[in-house]
Amino acid sequence: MKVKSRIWIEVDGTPFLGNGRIQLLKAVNQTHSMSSAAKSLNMSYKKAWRLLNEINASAKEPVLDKKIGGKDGGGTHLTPYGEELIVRFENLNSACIAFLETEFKKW
Amino acid sequence: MKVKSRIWIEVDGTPFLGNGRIQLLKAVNQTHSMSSAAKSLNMSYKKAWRLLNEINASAKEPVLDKKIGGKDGGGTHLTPYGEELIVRFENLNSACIAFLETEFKKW
DNA sequence: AAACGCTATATTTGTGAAAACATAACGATC
DNA sequence: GATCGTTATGTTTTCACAAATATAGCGTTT
Repeated sequence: MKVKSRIWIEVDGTPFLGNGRIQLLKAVNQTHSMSSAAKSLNMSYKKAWRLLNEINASAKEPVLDKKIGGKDGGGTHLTPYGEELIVRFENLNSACIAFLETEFKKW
Repeated sequence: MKVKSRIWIEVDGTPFLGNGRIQLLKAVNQTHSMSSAAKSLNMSYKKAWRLLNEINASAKEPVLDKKIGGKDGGGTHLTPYGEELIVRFENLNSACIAFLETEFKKW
């Protein structure tokens, strides 16, 4: 018997960050490309593009630094704010899991 | 910007209790009938039946007291253990929400 | 100006879970 | 033994959402 949880953050009632989106941001951070990030997660480029767009639209500061065209066709980097979001989310999630496991022992 | 969460409990890796199942148990507790409970939640009887069966299969003690046939065709009641599960789950969930909201202020 | 790899987006196609439908079984009551 | 409302399941149909497909646009480099 185990307690499980999932957390996410909403902005104006629409999804902003959840586990899947965080994984995607991390992949972008490693590959410096939306398309490569999608591929590394076995996700369609279209889905990754949609998710990243939604994140960017909800964020108060830019999360992504995109370049279209150019030497290698372009590429995408995370802004410092974007990297910060990853850390914050993962910390909050870890804290939640730890809390729940402690509480669950009282069952 | 708001943090949201969902918790559930698994037994041997399969879902045991989540928010939907708790709502269903509460409805059974009020209506004393699986079919009435399903109807009150706008859920098909078949789905309610499946969920309740899964709960019963995973639980270590009986959760439901079913009667087939008889005067009014039968009916279903929660055992004291079943009622206890509702309270425990809702307490855990409330505690989780409170914890997350406190933590989220540190963002 | 051609090429390249990326972002950008519309359109079509697949798919798996949920809902709808149908029917059987049960047993106290009358 | 006929009836009734419930539990118990199999079968079929729908449908929302994901995936696949297609294509355009971009700008630096050569």
